Amino acid sequence: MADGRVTIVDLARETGVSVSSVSVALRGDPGVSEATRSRVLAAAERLGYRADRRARGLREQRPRVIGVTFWLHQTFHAALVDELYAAARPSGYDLVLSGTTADRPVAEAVESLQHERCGAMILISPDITRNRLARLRGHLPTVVVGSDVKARGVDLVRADDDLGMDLLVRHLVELGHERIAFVDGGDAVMSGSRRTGYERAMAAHGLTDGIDLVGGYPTEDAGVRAAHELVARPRRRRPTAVLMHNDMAAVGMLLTLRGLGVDVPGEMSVAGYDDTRIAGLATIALTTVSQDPRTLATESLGRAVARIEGSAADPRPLVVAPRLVVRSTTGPSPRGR
Amino acid sequence: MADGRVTIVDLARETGVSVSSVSVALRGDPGVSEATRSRVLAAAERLGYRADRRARGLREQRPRVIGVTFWLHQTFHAALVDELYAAARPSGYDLVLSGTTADRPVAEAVESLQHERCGAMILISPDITRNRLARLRGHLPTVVVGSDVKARGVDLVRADDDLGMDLLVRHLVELGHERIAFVDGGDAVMSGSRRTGYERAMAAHGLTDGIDLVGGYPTEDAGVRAAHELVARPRRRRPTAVLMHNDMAAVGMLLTLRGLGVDVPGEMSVAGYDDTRIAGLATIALTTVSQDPRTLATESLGRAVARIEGSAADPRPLVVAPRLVVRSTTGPSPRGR
DNA sequence: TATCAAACCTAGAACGTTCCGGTTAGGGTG
DNA sequence: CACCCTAACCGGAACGTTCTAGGTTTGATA
Repeated sequence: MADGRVTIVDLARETGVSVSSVSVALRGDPGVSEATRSRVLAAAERLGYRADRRARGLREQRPRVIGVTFWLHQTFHAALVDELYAAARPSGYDLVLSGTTADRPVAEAVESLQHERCGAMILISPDITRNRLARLRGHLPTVVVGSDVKARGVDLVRADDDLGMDLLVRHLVELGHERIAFVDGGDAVMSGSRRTGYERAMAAHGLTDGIDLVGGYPTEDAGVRAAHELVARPRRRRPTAVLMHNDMAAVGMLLTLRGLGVDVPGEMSVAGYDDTRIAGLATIALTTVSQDPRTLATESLGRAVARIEGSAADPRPLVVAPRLVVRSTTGPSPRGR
Repeated sequence: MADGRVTIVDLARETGVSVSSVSVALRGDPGVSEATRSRVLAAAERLGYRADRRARGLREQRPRVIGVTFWLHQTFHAALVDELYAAARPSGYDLVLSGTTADRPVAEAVESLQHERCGAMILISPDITRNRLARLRGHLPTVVVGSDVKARGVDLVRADDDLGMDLLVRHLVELGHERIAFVDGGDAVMSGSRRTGYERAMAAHGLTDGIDLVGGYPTEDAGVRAAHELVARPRRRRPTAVLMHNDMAAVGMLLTLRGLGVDVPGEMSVAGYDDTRIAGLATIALTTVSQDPRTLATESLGRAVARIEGSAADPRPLVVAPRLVVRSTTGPSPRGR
């Protein structure tokens, strides 16, 4: 071919066999002799043939591609995508990624995937209204992972934020804390469920009076700000422990407290959420909650595949239990001593 | 349609015009009256039509898609992809992402993009041998960004590491430093060029004797380790400043030094590379070098587009000048006082 | 020798789109 | 009236694959 594209026709010409047989041989289907199959494979190798996925998808009845949207700058999303790739490999489906950024909203990412004609889509913590989600679901099987948006017919796979928050609060209560603040994620996607999870957990431990909600957002800056805010308070109104919406914000909080001379965890305990890589770093050693990205990924991929292959079951949300990861930013309450 | 897929044929039936006219109308080409165009567009809107990119790509002579490989867990790569999306928008080309992880090597990511039949690919700091790259280039126009792998016919867009390292060394020299160590990136992609950049810069400032190379790798841990190593040295063999392969490693170094009671920058200055988001964080405030991801992105996309549109010009590497970003982890040398 | 089945192979339609080469209708021009 | 022009539209081939329905061997069996 003049333009370098090698097609199945070239292989047919090369091996002196029909196009259909080449197709059969390449896919490993029965119906062709071992001799011709190996000749075809050899030719494919020699010419550097790559099947055209577009043509294949066009012809095949069932789609073999699953679309994934994720926020490019969220480390936890990257971890999930990583696990999704691993989960997709044995499933026979390909993944098509569509990233989300400040000026590329979920709607645009989704639109792009629709043009790709994937058979289903997995949205990672999408910032999307229930309405849009429902409309989307009308066109395509949709799995939302790590979010609490609910819409008819949409599969939902998420970690149990109530439980996660309860694990953290319980852990701190056992260490003698009573005034446990929470810096929330503002209008970020998981913000609401973590906030209510915090409130419920506090109530469940009889600490309704200790509830101390501080406004934030899901990045490091929020932690920096909130730290200054807490330290500026009179000592008796200062919490002895502070939970953060995610690890990024927790890192901001932790470093700022250290910088201001506040002993962590001696004077104040700090905990994050997500167990991202930085939390495990020796000098950070952040107590946090792991959302089990592997399970989240395999389950959401499984659901997407099931939908494509025709499961009509009414979707029930899957709630995955998170796991407390205790490191060294939490310790006994200074009050308790 | 039974399976919910809306095609151009449905629109033709709906509006009572031919398929070809619908196609023309949708693309906004001349050759159809305003009346029918608006009828077609209305029908498309009403039925929720999305053009099938696979079919379009199959038919069109020129590909409209550019593939991008990037390392999922590298924040700097995410920043580049972000800018690539922005650059692609006005160009009329679509981006297809293919992520790289610990068990999904560049080769696999590239293979996946080849099946997609994109017209060109942009590899972000790919961990790939010159041979494989050359072979790939034989099939597809290829742009490598942020790396120093050279191969015939491959466009190369990278930041000038020599200059970047020189900016850092000069900055430190002006602050009175003479013993400036460098913790390298091990076998990471940009490692080599930054290391030699460091050595050249030291030599250029007459500090050949101050060269102090410490083995590392491109993650936070490396910084933690190297910090312990440096602090364990006898005081007179300790550098007064240390450059790190990237920001992640620098953060590990910085936090560990602080944790060990070393005053930064009072006792030791620390600098990173990449100017990722965490470097700008108030409590980190890392001196670093910005690689100008916007320029890197627009230039590499431009090259990819030019190749697709037929430029046969012999590729000359584009070297983008980096910019020193001074924050507060660098200060006067303690020796100089 | 005719028949049958299995094994191997092939022709051609289809997928949803673009694009080339028409055809038609309507309106000037001479 | 014949002629041509243009705007608007249409039919059908093509892109690279899969898939269905069929065709041709081969060799064994009746």
